[in-house]
Amino acid sequence: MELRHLRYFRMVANELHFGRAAEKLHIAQPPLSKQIQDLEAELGFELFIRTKRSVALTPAGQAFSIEVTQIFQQLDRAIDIGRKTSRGELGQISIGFVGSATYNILPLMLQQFRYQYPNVQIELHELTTGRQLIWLREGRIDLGLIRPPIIAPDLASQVIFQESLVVALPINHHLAGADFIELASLAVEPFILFPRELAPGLYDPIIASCQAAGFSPQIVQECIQMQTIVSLVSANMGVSILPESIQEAQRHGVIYQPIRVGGVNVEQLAKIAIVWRIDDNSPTMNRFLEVGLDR
Amino acid sequence: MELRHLRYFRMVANELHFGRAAEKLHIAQPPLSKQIQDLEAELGFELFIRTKRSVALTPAGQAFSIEVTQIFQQLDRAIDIGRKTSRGELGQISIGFVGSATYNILPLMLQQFRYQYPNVQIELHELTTGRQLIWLREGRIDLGLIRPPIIAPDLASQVIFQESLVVALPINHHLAGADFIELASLAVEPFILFPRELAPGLYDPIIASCQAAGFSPQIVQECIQMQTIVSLVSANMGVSILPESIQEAQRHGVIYQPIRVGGVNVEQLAKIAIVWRIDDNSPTMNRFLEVGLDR
DNA sequence: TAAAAATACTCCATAGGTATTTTAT
DNA sequence: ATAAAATACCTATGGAGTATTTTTA
Repeated sequence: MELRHLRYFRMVANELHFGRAAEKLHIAQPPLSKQIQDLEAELGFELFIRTKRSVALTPAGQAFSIEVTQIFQQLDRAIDIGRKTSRGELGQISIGFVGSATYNILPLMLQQFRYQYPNVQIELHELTTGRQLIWLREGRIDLGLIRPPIIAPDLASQVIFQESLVVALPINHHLAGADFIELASLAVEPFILFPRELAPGLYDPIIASCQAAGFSPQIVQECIQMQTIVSLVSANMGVSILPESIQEAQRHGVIYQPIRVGGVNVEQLAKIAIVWRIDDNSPTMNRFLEVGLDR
Repeated sequence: MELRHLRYFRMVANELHFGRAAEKLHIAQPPLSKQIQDLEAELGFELFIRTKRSVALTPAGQAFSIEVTQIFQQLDRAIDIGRKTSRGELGQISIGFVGSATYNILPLMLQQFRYQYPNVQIELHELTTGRQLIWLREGRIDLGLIRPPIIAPDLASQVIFQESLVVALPINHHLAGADFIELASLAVEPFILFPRELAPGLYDPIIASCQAAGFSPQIVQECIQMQTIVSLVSANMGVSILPESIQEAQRHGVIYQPIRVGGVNVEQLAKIAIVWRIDDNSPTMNRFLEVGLDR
């Protein structure tokens, strides 16, 4: 059996007239009769009652007709779903992100993508930069939002967001009232930072800035969560240096100040990059990249 | 597009290997490659990623594969429903019946039919013999259970049940204690009967029996429902002659007695026949006839 | 008698086969 | 070097056309 048989059957069932049906199908009447006969032979039951002067569906033909209609609907559906999926308009994408990305680009990116591709399922995983690279290679995520730099020949990446660092001070700190902080003035302060392995791409510029200001920061506490660092600062445990977007998460008892080294603003050191498998060209991933890189 | 394309696609999607898939399909590899290419060209999107050494489904191919599976399920379903319908195992049948048939064959027949063909929808209509013939011709019912005889060239019929007539007497009637009733002894009794047009095939034998016994019954009341006749008998309004199966509907205050005319039992005068359109050979109707006539 | 489906046959488009090439590992 | 898909080309099945017959209303 081929779809041809079903197409022909459907037309004859609609017209109840082999001649007219053949005409609408743009074929001659005899081959149409033949095909319907072949179909009936294969099915093992009669579809039509032909009385030379009139054609009628048998009860089995009627029942079959209803089901055949569904077959063609299902076929249309299959083609539609396939095409949408091929365009990236339908499917799923799994995205990893560093926690701090939730304060800056992640929400906007997701919003834009969902608006353009409402039928793509998004799966989100908060992961460190390092784990994202592992998950990417394992195929557990399709895209990562990480703290660059990374060096990996099998992965492609592009910086999509950069921001300045700020100093976080307790509100009663003696420098809290200034318009900016000369980094050297923090030389003797206790520092609260995140572990280097969590985001070396962010950690190293912070340390390098301190070195440029002539000191090595005295780290009294390491915290995995940036939120926790802010909490400890507000509790007077020390000061910290963080990406400026952390200010989005308002917190009493903490003041943020721009950083200067030798009178010059320290800018754009905190970066977020999007990473993906260089050989991955899945449609949803490409659509997300289009949205994600367009800024 | 033909089912062939979808069958081939499904096999390649399962095997992820053109050579093996071709082998299982009992065709050579090059035509298989060609057909898949044709399918992709018609669909307008790629189904497979071929890297010479390995074949993988694209996301669109995966989505399409799931939908194609459904198409074949729907096709199997269509064939199954068609075949069952052609055998009369699936479908619907509309049946007319005279009210008195509910006391004898109708319940058993329905039970037997439902047991053998549980997937056939049965529609029941209580109608007089006359209306059943009209409804049959109008196609509103497919089968009738009527009181014969009927003469109609477009309808076929067969008697499927016959029973004797009995006299219905009030319990305090002076003949109520007898083992049988000699019909002549009811010559002066008031009779309660149904209107002749309701079931002439039953009415006429009753009147003929009375004539044979030497009298014309004095009909004091006509009722459409047999139940009502029995009620009136119990209320001492008169006597009646009814099919013996009326005894199934137990009623206080009424006694039933066999009829004799000149010392001979009067038997098998109440008949029920099954009627159908002579040109109707719908499968469900034929299956019902097989069950209905098999007694 | 006429309308419409079936039959008989002919033809050619294309599904499928064979031989070979290409390509990635 | 080898496995596997693509390409090139050929064959032949069967889908579709034309002419005709059959059937019944």
